[in-house]
Amino acid sequence: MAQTRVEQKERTRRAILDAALALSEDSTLVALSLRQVAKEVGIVPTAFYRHFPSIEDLGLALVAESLDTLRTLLRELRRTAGEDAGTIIDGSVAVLVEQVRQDHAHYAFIARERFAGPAGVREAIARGIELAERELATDIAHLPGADTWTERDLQVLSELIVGSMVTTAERLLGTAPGSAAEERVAEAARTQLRMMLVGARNWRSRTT
Amino acid sequence: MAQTRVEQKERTRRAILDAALALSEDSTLVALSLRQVAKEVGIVPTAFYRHFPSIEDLGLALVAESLDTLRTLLRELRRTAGEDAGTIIDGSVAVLVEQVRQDHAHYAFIARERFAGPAGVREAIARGIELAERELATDIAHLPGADTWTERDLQVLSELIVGSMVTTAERLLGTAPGSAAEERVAEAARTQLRMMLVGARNWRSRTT
DNA sequence: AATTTCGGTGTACATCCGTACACCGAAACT
DNA sequence: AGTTTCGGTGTACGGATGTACACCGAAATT
Repeated sequence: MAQTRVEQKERTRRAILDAALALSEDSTLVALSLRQVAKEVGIVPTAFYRHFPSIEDLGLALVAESLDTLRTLLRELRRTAGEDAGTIIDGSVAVLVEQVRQDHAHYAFIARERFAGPAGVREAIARGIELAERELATDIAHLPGADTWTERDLQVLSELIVGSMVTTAERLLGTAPGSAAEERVAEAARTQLRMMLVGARNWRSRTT
Repeated sequence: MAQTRVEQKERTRRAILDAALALSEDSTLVALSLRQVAKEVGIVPTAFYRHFPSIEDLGLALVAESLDTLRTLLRELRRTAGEDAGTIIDGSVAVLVEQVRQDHAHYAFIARERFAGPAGVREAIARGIELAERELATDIAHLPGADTWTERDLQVLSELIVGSMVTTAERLLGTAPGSAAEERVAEAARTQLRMMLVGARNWRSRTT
C-alpha cells in the first residue's frame, strides 16, 4: 500500500479524462460543463479543481494523450517501413485503420476540437500536425531518389500526404469497424497514396 | 411600401444569421445561446422563435447559405476552366483564395461545424462536400485522356483533390488577407495540385 | 372601416452554470 | 504519537439559460 494516495488521485484523474471524452462525444469541449463531468465521475463539482484548473486545461491533457497515441502510430509506421513502396503504403493504411478503431474516441475528439475547441487546444493540435509533417519530410528526404527535390517541395509533399491521412482518419471515424464502408475508405486511401507516389516519382522540382 | 411587412421580417432574419455567424466565431454553434443572439440583434429572446424553432435550425440555414457560396465557387471554377492544366490550377487556387477572403466567416463556420456541430448540421455539410466530389468527378471524366480510368479511380481522385482543397481552405482561414503566409499556402496548394496532376497523367487503372 | 395577422415585448420560472468558502478524515510525514 | 497534507464534501451565491404565457400595435386583409 506504498502509493495508495497518488494511486487514488491518478485513478480519479483518469476517470475525469474518460468522462470528458465520453461526454464531449456528442457536442464539444466548449459545450461541456464541469458539473456534467463531475456527476459522471461521481464526485462533487468543486473536487474537479483538485485535478484541473479549468475545462480547457483538461482539453490540453486530452490532446497530449491523443498526440502521444499519434506518435505511437508514427513510430509504428517507421518501424513497419521496408523498401517496397507498395508494402509501406498498405502497412501505413492498415495501422491507421487499426489506430482509429482502438482509439476512436481520442481521434474523434481531435477532429472535433481541431477548429471548434478552445484556442489553446486548437493550437496544440495544430502544432502536433505540423510536427508530423516535419517528421515525414525528413523521413522522405532519406529515401533514395529524393536528392533532386527542393526542400520546400519535400515539405509541400509531406503536407499533402499528412493532409490526406488526416482526411482519411476523419472518414474512418464515420465508419463501423469491420464494415464494408471502412474497407472502402481504406482502399481509397491506399489508391490515393499510390497516386501521390506516382506523382512524386515523376516530379521534377523547379530550381528556378 | 408594398412589402414593408415581409421586408422587415427578412431584415431581422438576416440580422439573426449575421449575429449567429459573428458570435459563433469564437466557439461553436452548440455553445451559442439563443439569448446572446437575441441581445446582439437587439430583440427580446422570445422573438427569436418567430424566425427559427431552434439554434440548430438556424445552423442549417447558415449551412445552406455557405454551400450556396461554395456552389458559386465551383461554378466560378468551371467558368475559369480552359485547356491548359497549369492555367486551370492557378485559376482555381486564386478563386479559392478570393472566396475564403470575402466569405471568411462562412468558411470558418463550416470548418468549425463540420465535426463539432449539431448532427443535422454535420450531415448537411457532409452532403455538400460529397456533391462537390461527384461534380468534380464528372468534370474530370469529360477531359481528354480520362477514358483509361476506372470509374472508382476517378471518384477516388476527386476525393483526393476535394480533400486537399478543403485542407487548403482550412489553412487559408488561419492567414491574413494579402499576407506572406496566405501566399505561401496558395503556392503550396498550386504545387500540390500539380503533383496530383503528374500522378494522374502517369496513372494506369488496374482493371484486374 | 372593421377585423385579422403577426413580429416583437415583458414578465416569470425552474434549471443549470462556475466557483467561493468552510470543513472533514485518512494517508503521509516528522 | 503528533502534525501536516490534501482529495473529496456540502452549502451557498449571483448570473445565465430555454421557454411558457399574456399582451401590444401596426401592417395586411376583408
